[in-house]
Formats: sequence, structure tokens, C-alpha cells
Amino acid sequence: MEYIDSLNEPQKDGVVNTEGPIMVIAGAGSGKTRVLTYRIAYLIHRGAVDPFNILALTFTNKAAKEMRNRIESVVGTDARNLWMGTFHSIFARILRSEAHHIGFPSNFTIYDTDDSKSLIRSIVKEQNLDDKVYKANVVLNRISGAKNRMVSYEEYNSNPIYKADDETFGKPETGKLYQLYVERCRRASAMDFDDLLFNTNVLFKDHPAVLNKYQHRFNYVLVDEFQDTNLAQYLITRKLSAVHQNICVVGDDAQSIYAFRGADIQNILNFERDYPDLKVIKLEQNYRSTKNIVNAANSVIAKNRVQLRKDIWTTNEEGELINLIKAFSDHEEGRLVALSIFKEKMQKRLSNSDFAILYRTNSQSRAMEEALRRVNIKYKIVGGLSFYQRREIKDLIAYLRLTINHNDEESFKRIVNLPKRGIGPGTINKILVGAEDHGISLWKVLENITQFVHGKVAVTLQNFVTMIKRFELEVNRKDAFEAATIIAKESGILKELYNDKTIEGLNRYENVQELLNAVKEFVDNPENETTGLSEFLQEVALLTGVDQDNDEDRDKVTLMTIHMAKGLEFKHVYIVGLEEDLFPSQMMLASRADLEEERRLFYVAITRAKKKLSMSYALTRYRFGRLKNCEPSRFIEEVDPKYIQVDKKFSISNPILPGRNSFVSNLMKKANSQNLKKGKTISNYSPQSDFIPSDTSKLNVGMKVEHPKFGFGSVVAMDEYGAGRKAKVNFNNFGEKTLLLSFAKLKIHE
DNA sequence: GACTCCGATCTTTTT
DNA sequence: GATCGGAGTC
Repeated sequence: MEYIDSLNEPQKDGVVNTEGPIMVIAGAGSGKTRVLTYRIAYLIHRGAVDPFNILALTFTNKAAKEMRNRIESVVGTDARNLWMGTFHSIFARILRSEAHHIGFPSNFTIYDTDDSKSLIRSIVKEQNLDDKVYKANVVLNRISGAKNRMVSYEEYNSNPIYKADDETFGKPETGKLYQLYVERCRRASAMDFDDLLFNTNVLFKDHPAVLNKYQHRFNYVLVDEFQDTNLAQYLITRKLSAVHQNICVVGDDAQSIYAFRGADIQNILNFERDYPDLKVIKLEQNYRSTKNIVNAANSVIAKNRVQLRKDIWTTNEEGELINLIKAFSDHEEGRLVALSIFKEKMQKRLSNSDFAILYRTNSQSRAMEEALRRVNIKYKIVGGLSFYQRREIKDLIAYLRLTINHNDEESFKRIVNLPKRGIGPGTINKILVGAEDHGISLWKVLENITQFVHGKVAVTLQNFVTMIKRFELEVNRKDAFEAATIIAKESGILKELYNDKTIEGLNRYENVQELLNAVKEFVDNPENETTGLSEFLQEVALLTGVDQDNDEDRDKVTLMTIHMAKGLEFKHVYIVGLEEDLFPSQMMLASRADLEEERRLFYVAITRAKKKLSMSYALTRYRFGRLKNCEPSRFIEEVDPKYIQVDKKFSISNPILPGRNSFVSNLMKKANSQNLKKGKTISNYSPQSDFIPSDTSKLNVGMKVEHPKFGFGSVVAMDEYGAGRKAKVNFNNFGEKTLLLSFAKLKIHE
């Protein structure tokens, strides 16, 4: 166990104190993950604990996977049997086997946020409420907040405080909606993300025997990123460790950035109260960053009032000063950052993967992407819209979901008329109302469809039901990959996409194939104990943007939100868009506590950097499709100025680029400029995805195209920025048209 | 019921 | 700039 010797004293304390409650307050870059992994390794080696009896909870699948690998490298394949994963995935797994106790079938569906919102929209509509007042997002947040605090709808509706609260906001029916939402989820045998935690608590509360079983299974409980747990999560861990009291939580109050999701720093204080003989360890030595970065970060976080006292220090080199870049527009900001990366890369012989660009909101990635592509620097976007959020992927997944759980209403609504079968909103409504009125499930209605709808539509629906039943047989008979392939084919999804010969259609077809490949991989992966379709769906439902990385992504600059960056580190970090109203976010400026969370977010961003940090802001920025003037963020001033240098070399005066609104008038200008001569190729880049353009998706200026309405024409100019979205085309009979549509609708004649 | 066009809305962050 | 839902037309 010589690995222990490589640790400093407090780290060692965190590893060897295996019995009893322990809390490790770990400053940024202080080797928190090392403590956790070595602690688990130590338990297995020294304590001879069966990995099966250890539960380790993380916040992302990626963190879990990484930790598992690191433990495996120390203790070998024994680590396979560890219970390690996100709160959501671990308790989804437990709920599957115990669901019958709380009146759910084990094949329950996990609703994603889109499903939840769509369900709320339909409930609001059914209740004849104003959807402007009861916005799906707002209602869902309210429900989610209640669930995170373990407030059931019964409690919600009987507590006058909530009622009064809702009334002051002009939304007195929220409690009713909460109840209807829960009932509808139950009817559809579905749980949303919050339910996975809420229902686990219910399960443990109402079924002591079940709780007892898991209490005795998990002799040791470890929680990573403890500062981000909400009450529902906290209660679960407390219940599970109540017998053995061997609970270890690791976190940093200064990096708590998920209050909007119900995370509560108060949990750290509760923890001390709930476990009187708690051992507290502080890790204060930073191994990650230079002195300048550590000190700058300290100078920022010192402004926060709510925090545990910590003194983060490092013996690392002094390092370079923080580079402050000022730009006139968001486009220029992108250009300056791209140039800076290019220069640093050359001078210091670094690779793309040493760089990360961090921003407050996903929409900021656009300007950065454009700039990076122009100087030919490869990049990847982590998070944002992922593969699994694409329409065609969600369509096929809806088929799979409905096959597994026939009562999944959201999936049903999505695919009952896909491909088109002549089932419109009217019929769908009749079915749902039928279920409501008779108090029966969706599938019961479908099985007796002739009692609810008549004529041709009824026959179509009967065929639909027969098809889903056939799919179910296939799932039971064959492995997940074969079954999914059959479903993709026989549902007509593949066929429809195959017949769509447009570029977009081709891409979609390939994406569906890609999903089938993913199923295949899942089936073939020896690490998966169970490889049924249902398990695959569960994994997909709980997947996040960060979790999808492949080998092709290796040498690329990373672009992501600061939230996504927690737990990661890079040699060079660029924090972009440091402007008032953007970062700190406008919505956060209302209350002081929230501003503190924004400041913690800034702190997280700074402390991601190992060698060098750059910060940038723009004086004008497109937001909402309009050009807005911006002011530098107050956070810039909060960094002690002695750690900052203003980048003069890059502050070149540059005219503000024309607005996207003036796109049309500028197209011809562009076409005439040397940049867009005939034959110049611009890849068809889909701006809302990280999809990499393939050769088939290229369109040339001067190319002959065919449009369904205007007939034949030739491309005169194209939008250089939103490439692939807009083109100016000269049509034979209709003259020049600016096509505000995807190129996908154009057929290309080479 | 299918299709097209138009306007409202959105941008905080994620499991 | 992009999505979604509603209104209107076939």
C-alpha cells in the first residue's frame, strides 16, 4: 500500500479513517479525487471490505467511470463490483428491483425534461388554464423544487404557505397541477429525474424492510461533490448509513453551483448537526495551479460571506499573470481568443487539448466556434444539444420506450403518427380523455380502441397496437440490438429516412444507424451485467453531454459551460463573455445570495486553470438576435489587479461586424469579395449541434440546385457565419431568392 | 388530418 | 436564430 505514502497528512487522514462519519472539505485542486479513490482502495486492501458493500455516489457518469478506472489501476478487477455511479443511476437501478413496493412496475419509463414539459403543457391545456401564466418551464421548476425538498403534492396542497406563495405570483393552481402531474406520471408508469430521488425516499420511508436490506448491504457510503446534494439526496445517504455510520462526504462549499437544482450548502451544516462525532478534514494545499491563479481565485472568493474558512495555498511556481482581453464585439472576442490559442500553441508547443474555453451560457459557443473554424483549430463542444436529443434519435427511442412500457404517454404521443398514419391531435386527445374518464391506462384504451374511436382510424390504431405487441415479442426473444434493429425497420422510421434523399435526411439515416451501433456496443460490453433493451434505455435516459466522448475527440480545444467544467482541469483556460448581465447572469442579480453563487461559479472557472488563465469580454454582443452594448463584468474588478495584465497586443481596433439582420444586403458584397469566389466551399454546418460536417453536406457557390417550389437555380452567395442555414439563389423563373431555410431542402446537381 | 405560415418566446446553469 | 404552437387553407 505504498500509494498512501504519496499523500500529504490531511489527505492521508481522509484515507485511513475508514470508520465513522467523516467530512472532507477539499479546496479546488487539492487532490480530492485521489483521496476518494485511495480511500476505496484502502478499504478493499486493508479493511478487506467486499467491493459489493461499498457505495460511492458521484454527480456525473464520467466522474464515476474515471474513478472506477483509477481504483481498478490500484486494486485490479475487484473494483468491478463496486456500487459506483450517479445518484440517479444507482437509485434508478434500486427502484427497478423494488418498484412493486411503491406501486410502479419495474419497467417504468424515465421521463426526460422534454417529456415532463410536454406533459405539463397538456395538463395546463386540459385544465383550461392560460399557458402564458402557467409556463411549462416555471411550473416544472416549482414541482421539481418541491420534490427536491421532499414535499409531496399532498403536503404542498395542505400547507397554506405554498398556496399563499403561488397566489402572490398569480399562479394559484400550481398545487393542482402538481397533483395532476404526479398522477399522470403514475398512470404512464413514468418517473422524472426528481422522482428517482423522491421515490427512493418514499420507498425507504414506507418499507423499513427494504431500507434495512440496503443499509446492511452498504457498509461504507461515500459521496463526492457533497456541496451539490439536495435534501432528497442528503436524506437518502443519511438513511443508508444510519446503521453502520460509515459515511464519508467530500466537497467544497466554495464550489457549490447547483442551488437552482435544489443543492443547499446548508447540508454541510446539517451534516455536522446530524453526526455529532463527525471528523472534519480540510485539504488546503493546491497541487493544480500556479501561485498567481490560486491567489487570484482566493481574492475573488474572499468577497463571499457564506463560506467555511479555508486557506488555499500552493508551492507551485509563480506563473504568468492573468491575461485580460478586451474586444469590441463578440465576433472579435472569438477571433482574439482563437488567435491567442494559436499563438500559445506555437510558442509553447502545446496541443489543442491543453486549452479550454469556458462560458456562462451555451449560446455563447457560437461566436467561438466560428472563430476557431476560421483559423483551423479543432474543437469539441461538451454538453449542449447532444446526440440523444436529435429528433430522429428521440423518435426511435420513443418506439423502444413504448415497446418496453406500453403506457408511456409521451412516447405514444410522439410516434403514434410517425410515420404519418392519419392519426391527428383530435384522435390522440380522444384516447387520452378516454383513459382519464374511465380511470384506465393508455394501453387499456388502445386495446379496446373501438369503444373510443370509430372508422378507419380505429383500424389504423389496432394495427399500431399489433405492431407494438409484435415488437414486445421480439424484445423478449432476441437481444437488444437485434430487437432494436427490427423495430427501426418495421416501424417505418428507417424507411422514411431512407427515402428522404436530402442531405438532412441522409444525416438522419446515419444517426439512426449510429444509435443502433450504440445498442450493439452496449450489448457487447462485458462490463454490463444486464444488456436488455430496458437497461439500455435507462442508461440513455441518464446520460449527459459530458459522458459522450470518443477517441476522435482527443486533440481538440474544449468548449463548455462552467457548470460542465467542474472537476476538470486544463493547462490554459479562457473565461469568455465576462460582461454584466451575462456573467453574473441578469437573473442572478436580484438577490445577494444568488450573486454569491455566481461568484462561486467564477471561482470554479478560475481554478480550472493549471498554467495560464485568460479572461475576455466584448463591448457589443448579439443577444436575442440584436446587437447590445455590454459593460465589463464586476467580477473582473474583484480579481486583485496585481495578478492581471491587460493584453495590449490584441486590442486592435476593428469595425463592428454587420448584424445578422443585415444578412441579405451583405450577401452580395461577400459574394463579390475574394473570399467567396465561385467554387469556394463552405461546409454545411448545423449551428445547434456539435455535428461534424461530412463531405456529402457541402454546397458550393455557383452550384446548380433544385428547390421544390422554385425549381432550378444556382447559388449566388451564402452566409459565411450561419453557414448551411441561408443561401442566396438565382432561380430561372423566380429571380433571386434568399432562402431562409436549411440547405437540406435543396437538391444539389453537381 | 396535413401542410404552411406567422408570431411569440427564449437564454442561466443539469441529472 | 431557432423552436413551438396556433391559425388558416387545402
